[in-house]
Amino acid sequence: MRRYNLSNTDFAEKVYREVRRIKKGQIATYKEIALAIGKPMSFRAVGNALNKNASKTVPCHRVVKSDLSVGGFNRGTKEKIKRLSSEGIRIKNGKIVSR
DNA sequence: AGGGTGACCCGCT
DNA sequence: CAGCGGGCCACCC
Repeated sequence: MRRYNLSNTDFAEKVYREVRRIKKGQIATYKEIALAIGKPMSFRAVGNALNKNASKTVPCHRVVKSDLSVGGFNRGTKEKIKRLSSEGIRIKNGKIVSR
């Protein structure tokens, strides 16, 4: 399957804008982002935007699932966990222990 | 215009 | 408590 650039779309822009707001050591869920951009039911597409783009100007590693499990990551789940750990976020068995 | 994909979510079994 | 199924959305061919 091919990856496409969604970074040019208005939707993705909104998503990135919100994700950039997340401060170091903090996390947000896909659903929260969707809600923040005014589309509570677009959590699916939110994950898409992050996956397709994976910009480094956006801390996509701070975005996790609603149940606080790590979720996916383009560069590998391990990397995601590493980064989160580096920011002081504790992860237990693939799940976020504390915000 | 229709079908297929994906870093998801929720409820029911 | 874990697993399955159905339902959302945006985007590409």
